[in-house]
Amino acid sequence: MKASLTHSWNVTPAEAIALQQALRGRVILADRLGTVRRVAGVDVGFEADGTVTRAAVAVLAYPGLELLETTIARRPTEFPYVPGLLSFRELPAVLDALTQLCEPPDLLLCDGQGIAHPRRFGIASHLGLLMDVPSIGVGKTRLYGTGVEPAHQRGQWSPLRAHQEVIGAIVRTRSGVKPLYVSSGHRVSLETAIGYVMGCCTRYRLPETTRQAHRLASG
DNA sequence: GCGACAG
DNA sequence: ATCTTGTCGC
Repeated sequence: MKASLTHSWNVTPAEAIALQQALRGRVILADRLGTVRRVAGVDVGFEADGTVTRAAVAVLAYPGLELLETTIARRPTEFPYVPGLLSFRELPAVLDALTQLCEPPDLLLCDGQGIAHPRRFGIASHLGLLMDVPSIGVGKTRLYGTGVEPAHQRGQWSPLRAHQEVIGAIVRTRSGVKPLYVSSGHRVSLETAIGYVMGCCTRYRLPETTRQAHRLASG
């Protein structure tokens, strides 16, 4: 039987860090996914001067990328933005939006990092673990780790490292445009993650999943 | 002690 | 994240 992973969101920053340390060992970095037919993009926006968090999910068909389903959820914002603790601010609303889906997705693409995080437990890892769904972190900027710029051609990438370990990849999703920071969230290897991110990127820097979710979260 | 710091 | 017009480059 699968152990329950639910926990309280009513925590202090110090307690949040302790929770990340307690859960990080459960993250699976090997490929444990089936056929991917439904890819979900997740994004968050804020309303009413930041007092309300709005989460949006856009499910696209894979590999065709047709829009299949969308959900939106609103919750009072209860946790501040603290680098390294983003999931405690955004996931409560995201979970509400995800549970509204008619059918669970086969893969999640999150705004923000997976294991490319100081405690290897970014928002994508946290969400993938809680939902028990394969997940990938897709950040627009770097949070943790070092790496060189990949060649300027679409599809080129370079490793993102921390303490001699490869924790992610700096990926050129579009020629001549600023690269993205991709990392395993849960149940997806880095190589597989890069493949799905590229598979979701057509003519823009960001994956279509993220673009659709962003349109809903802040439109 | 001084920077860095997802969204 | 969010506040916001024009502007440089392909």
